[in-house]
Amino acid sequence: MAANSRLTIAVHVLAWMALAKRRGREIMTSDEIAASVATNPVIVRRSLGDLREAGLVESRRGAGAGWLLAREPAAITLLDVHRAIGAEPLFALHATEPNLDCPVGLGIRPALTEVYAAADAAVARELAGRTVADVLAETLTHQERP
Amino acid sequence: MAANSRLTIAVHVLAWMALAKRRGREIMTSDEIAASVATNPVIVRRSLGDLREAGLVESRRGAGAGWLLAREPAAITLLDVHRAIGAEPLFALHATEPNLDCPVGLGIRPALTEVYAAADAAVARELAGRTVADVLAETLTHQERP
DNA sequence: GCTGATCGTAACAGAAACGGTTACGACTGG
DNA sequence: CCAGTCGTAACCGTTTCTGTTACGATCAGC
Repeated sequence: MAANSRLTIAVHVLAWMALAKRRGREIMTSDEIAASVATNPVIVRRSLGDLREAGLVESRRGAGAGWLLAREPAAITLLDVHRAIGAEPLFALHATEPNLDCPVGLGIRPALTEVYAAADAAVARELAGRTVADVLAETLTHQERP
Repeated sequence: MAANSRLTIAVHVLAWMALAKRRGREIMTSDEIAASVATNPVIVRRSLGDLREAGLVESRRGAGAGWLLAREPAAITLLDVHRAIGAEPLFALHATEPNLDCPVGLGIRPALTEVYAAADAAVARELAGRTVADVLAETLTHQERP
């Protein structure tokens, strides 16, 4: 499977908004944000739409519109972001139902469900320990051009 | 993104082989295994091929051929299986390179790489704590038909 | 009001991945 | 020799992902 980059995009967007806010630009348009991520503004708006539903950002419409953070960057964990963009399980069960006449086919799904839930929880704990502010700070320590 | 079911298939295959071995059937064909997983034998052979490269199973060719476990089920962790089938990172970085003229675009990839590595390691720790024998035992406790 | 900037969202497209299927040559115990 | 099985390539339909275009909805400021 190729993992998707939505968490990366969302965190990038939030980190950039956090830096801009610190520089006095509280409201940003999706075009401005897209310029940093180097993607299409619609991609950014889709991502921001998810973040807004989760209460992490707000949007303003009409003239002078744009997006702004709804919380301090230090109060947004990566787990908040992960959930906001619709976290999916790490591992999938069988694409088609296994043979229930076999004892393994019958019992393995509940057994694996437990294991996968534990793995999901481990990732959640890891993401819960970092905030957008942490990522921004770490980002600013890597400023050497390749 | 929808996660794939390869870990599920591989663990199912190994658990079934472990149970069959305990019942005296040490060598199994991909057809027999596929009947339990309820999928195509080629899917099973692809999975078993990965497991063989990792040294978890062996294959015999010719007449009376088939597959057998190369290690005791209690000596195969789910992390072994996860790595055998080609573990991929949980989260992807940007699909296209971000704007390196923006401080966030420049520094966020190394920052997120660290975070994602920590998340991968957390999953690895979780999977390392369970063996195929554990999963089989847990599977056999779930034998009520739905 | 009007206007222009921006959001919000649907529709679409190309690429890749996934599970599945068919086919067929390679191998080997009996 | 030969029947049974592995090993693997080729192909298919579906889904997902990223990206693009398009266009109506909204509204601050004039």
